[in-house]
Amino acid sequence: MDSMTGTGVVGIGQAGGHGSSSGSGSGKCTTCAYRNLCLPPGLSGRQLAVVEGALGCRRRIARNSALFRDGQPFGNLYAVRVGHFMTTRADHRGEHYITGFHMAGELLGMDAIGSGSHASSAIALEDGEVCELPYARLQRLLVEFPQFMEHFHRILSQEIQREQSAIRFLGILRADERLASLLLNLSSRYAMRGFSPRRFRLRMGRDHIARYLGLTIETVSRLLGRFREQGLIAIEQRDVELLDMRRLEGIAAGAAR
Amino acid sequence: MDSMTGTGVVGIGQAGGHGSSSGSGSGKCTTCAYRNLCLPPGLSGRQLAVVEGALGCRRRIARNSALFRDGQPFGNLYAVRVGHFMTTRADHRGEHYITGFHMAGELLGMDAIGSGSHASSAIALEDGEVCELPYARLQRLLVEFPQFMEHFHRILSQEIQREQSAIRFLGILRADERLASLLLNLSSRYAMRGFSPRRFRLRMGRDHIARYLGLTIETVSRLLGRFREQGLIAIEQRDVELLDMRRLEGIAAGAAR
DNA sequence: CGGCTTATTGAGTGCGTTCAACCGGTGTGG
DNA sequence: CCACACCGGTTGAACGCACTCAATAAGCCG
Repeated sequence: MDSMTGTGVVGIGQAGGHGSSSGSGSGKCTTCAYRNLCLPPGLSGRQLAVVEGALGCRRRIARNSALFRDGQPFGNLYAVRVGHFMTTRADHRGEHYITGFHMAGELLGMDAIGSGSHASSAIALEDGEVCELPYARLQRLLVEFPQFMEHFHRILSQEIQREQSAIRFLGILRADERLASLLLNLSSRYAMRGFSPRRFRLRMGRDHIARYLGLTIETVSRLLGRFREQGLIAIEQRDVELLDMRRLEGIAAGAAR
Repeated sequence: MDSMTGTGVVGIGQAGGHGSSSGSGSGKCTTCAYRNLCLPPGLSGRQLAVVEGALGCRRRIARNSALFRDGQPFGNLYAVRVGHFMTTRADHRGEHYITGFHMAGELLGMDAIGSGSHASSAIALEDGEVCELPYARLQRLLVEFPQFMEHFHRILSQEIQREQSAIRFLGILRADERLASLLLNLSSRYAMRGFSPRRFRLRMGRDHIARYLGLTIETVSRLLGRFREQGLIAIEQRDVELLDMRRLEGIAAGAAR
């Protein structure tokens, strides 16, 4: 059920309007609402200080601009602090497809460690802020703190699982099942962050949703309309409310066969 | 172009019949044809000895039996030494879909590190042999040999990239494009291992191919027939020969639009 | 040989696409 | 101020790819 985008990691953020005001005010991990995602639990104060010193450089990203681009050399991982991002990949024709939507507390750039250059681009869906994690320094930290290393392996592994779920998703699910899954997935991820799982705003346009789900804009639009007719959701522009989560889950699981 | 299954890692094995006789005869990493895949290059003799001591336990797996199963607690990673494997995942209904085909020199089980239990099953497509890598011991080794740690991160990262490619694959490619991609992918992976990229045997049945590509058996069968009619391949049972790689690449890239 | 699994081939259906028109909101220039 | 264009989204009609259902063929093994 936690298929699609979204690490399974529990990142309990404080509630609040999920616009561009979450995340910690200071640049410190200590006070960051999402530190459970980046750091292993139970670090000592001294360890935390060392980690902060090595990793804590913030960076602002404007809406529609790129955090990194396909082909750029890999140097940093990034933890999303504020805002939403999407990752896109180009295939051999010019086409871009979307590999995931990412919200605060998630890590970006992990797919580039292996090859040394980014195979995907990360685009900000709204003005946002990330925490830059220089990979070379990170490596040194991992050697120093084995529990941190283990934590990092878990994050990488969960990313693998996440991608595998997305495969099932596009491989065997029907259009309505895909869309229902996406809505429920976003819902559960907002819930993990302390936001309402029932009402939220879609940060991406219909075209992005379509390119993520492997569908066309028209199909997405028609399905949203049908879900509304059926009383499953209320939707106005990009603001959506899940009215009947049970039935949505049924659809995602293939109830209508 | 190296979409789909297959780490981008170059694993240069010696040529030879690719039945169940490759891999090293002894249980030593030193003499293993695929050690470039599991181990970083340039380990000293002493380091190699330590690694071998910690990791070198072999295990035989009979055709159609499981190396590990969905739900089992995670304890080991496995490097394929001999034979072919497939990994399958169950979704919420009973359905199993296939997440990848794996050949000698590839690592299995990485998706389980995060959660502590396997989310997928690994099934032998023929009698095979794996090298068992106890994860706890591996962790200790990584702390001891930072270059090994870095290598391990690269492998995990490449697995993420591999899965992302598979997404594009199922998300936006047509049936013939998917099948052509699979054939070419297998081809290039055999080439990396020193086998013929033109002639090889499909280790999996049509149903497995279909479940991997997100298609039906009938469609796979029809497409193979069409490829043969068009002079792209020769196929008899599971023995396939790629007669026109150029055109196959064109199809995989969406030439026929 | 018969029984079984695996693969091929055919006919008809349906889901999602393609092509196209339309709508509402927003910005821009005359 | 309105006219116009533009962008994002909705809706309609027709097509086509891949699925479903069904029958047949080909290997494999007892």
